[in-house]
Amino acid sequence: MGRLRIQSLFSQGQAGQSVTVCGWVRSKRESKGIAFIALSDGSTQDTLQLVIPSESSAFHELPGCNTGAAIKASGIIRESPGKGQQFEIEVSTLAVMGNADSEHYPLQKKGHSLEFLRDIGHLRPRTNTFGAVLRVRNVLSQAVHEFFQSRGFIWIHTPIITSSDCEGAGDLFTVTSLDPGEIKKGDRDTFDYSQDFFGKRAYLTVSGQLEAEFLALSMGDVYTFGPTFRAENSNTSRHLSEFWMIEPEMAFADLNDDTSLAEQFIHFLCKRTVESCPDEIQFFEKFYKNTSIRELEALSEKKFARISYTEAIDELKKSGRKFEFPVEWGLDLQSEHERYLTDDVFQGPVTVTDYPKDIKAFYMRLNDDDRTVAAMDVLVPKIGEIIGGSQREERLDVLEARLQQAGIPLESIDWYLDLRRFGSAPHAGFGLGFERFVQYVTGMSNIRDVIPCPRAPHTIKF
RNA sequence: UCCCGGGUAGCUCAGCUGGCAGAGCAGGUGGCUGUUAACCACCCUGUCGGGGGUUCGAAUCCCUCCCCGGGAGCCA
Repeated sequence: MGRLRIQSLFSQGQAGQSVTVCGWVRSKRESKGIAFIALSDGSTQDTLQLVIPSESSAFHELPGCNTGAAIKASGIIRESPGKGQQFEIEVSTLAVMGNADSEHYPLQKKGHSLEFLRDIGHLRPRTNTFGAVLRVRNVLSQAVHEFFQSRGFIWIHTPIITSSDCEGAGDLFTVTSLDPGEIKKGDRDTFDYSQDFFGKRAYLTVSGQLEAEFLALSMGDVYTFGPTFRAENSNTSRHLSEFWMIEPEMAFADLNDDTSLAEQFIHFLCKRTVESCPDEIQFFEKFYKNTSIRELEALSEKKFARISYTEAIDELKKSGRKFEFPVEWGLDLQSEHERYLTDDVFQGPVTVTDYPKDIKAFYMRLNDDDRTVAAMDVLVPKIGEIIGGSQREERLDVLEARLQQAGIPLESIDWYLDLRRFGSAPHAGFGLGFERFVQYVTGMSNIRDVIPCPRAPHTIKF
């Protein structure tokens, strides 16, 4: 159709140039002698102002140009005499491609609540909020690859359907080709899956980590970036049943290397956002006030505070604060504790390391004190845990002992132990919840608003 | 899953201790020569979430179910 994207028009267009643009009407303002249309095509935060003088034949098409209508307009780029935009189009021809009956089109030229927009998931990308979110999401996705590729990491694809259930990362979605009636309710754990498609019980992955480990122990530095599934009945503003996770895994690396990588990674992503999405961030700053360019710029450089779990407990104890949950060495940090550390003590991201072994997964490397493991969580204000990582246990005997303590049969994970039998090496990695990061950068308070089609309990319509 | 708070017009919400269902915005019509979520005037809009109960009478009180939001837990 030879259309020019609005983004290209604003970045490369010149006054006097004759162009054709297509998009969806955001608003229309008419008077007797002149009409204006704010047009959006998803390519940029700004709308394009179409100017239709009454003497133009295009003026007759205006009745069809309601909010939401898809239209095509041709005309000349002009320097705009009005405030609010550099360029506008003086329209000569206008065609309505798809009308949007204004009595029934749900999006109005006024603000809508995010809750309402969640009910019209198929139309909400047409709002400036979701357009901004999706463009930031795109830039961040690309930046993830840029970061790792520029450091020599190899992008690997770990399976979505897996048989490993021993990570203990909560409830899993079972994958089966059997008739639902064949596995009776309550029988799922004892059912004989040998007749099932894979001949074994299969799940949607909760993490690509175990597979990433064997790929790191052959390829060196690797990362995954793919969907992850959790069947937990979590109803919060920061949990999804289907989300995207980034999991780097490095051979010949320790916890220190891991925390440095995590910090550099977040720095890089913040920097890219500021560079590539200034308009979007400004928009969030103005309308939601939970983020700002200045904050992100600071985050792209600022060293993260780093404390051990033991120090964190001390910090919480001496705070004199009344917490709802007890603060005691050996108990996990609760949301309120994490929030105190990020919002009050450090006022920024904090990396907490070396947690008690009993509250962390079996694969985390046991420290010399024999009571903590080489784990690290990156906590950020408002959202909490955004990264969870560790140095992995590379010593066969220690790992076997940990598995036994956790009650995981060794033979169920024999291949994982093989990695410690043959050419074992220190290695470390972490997982970053992509949507949580998009939340963090955009300041969107609900995770369901940073993914086009959120999956959560009872939420799968779109 | 637990604890709170909600569900009233297309949207956001008011409707106090039971007594004729309202406002703003959106939409429609008309007006206006440059507007920026335009402005001005007029007009339209209802299964008060579903079911049951109390009552002469229920949006309002009680029971129950469903859904949504916030917080918590699980985690990324």
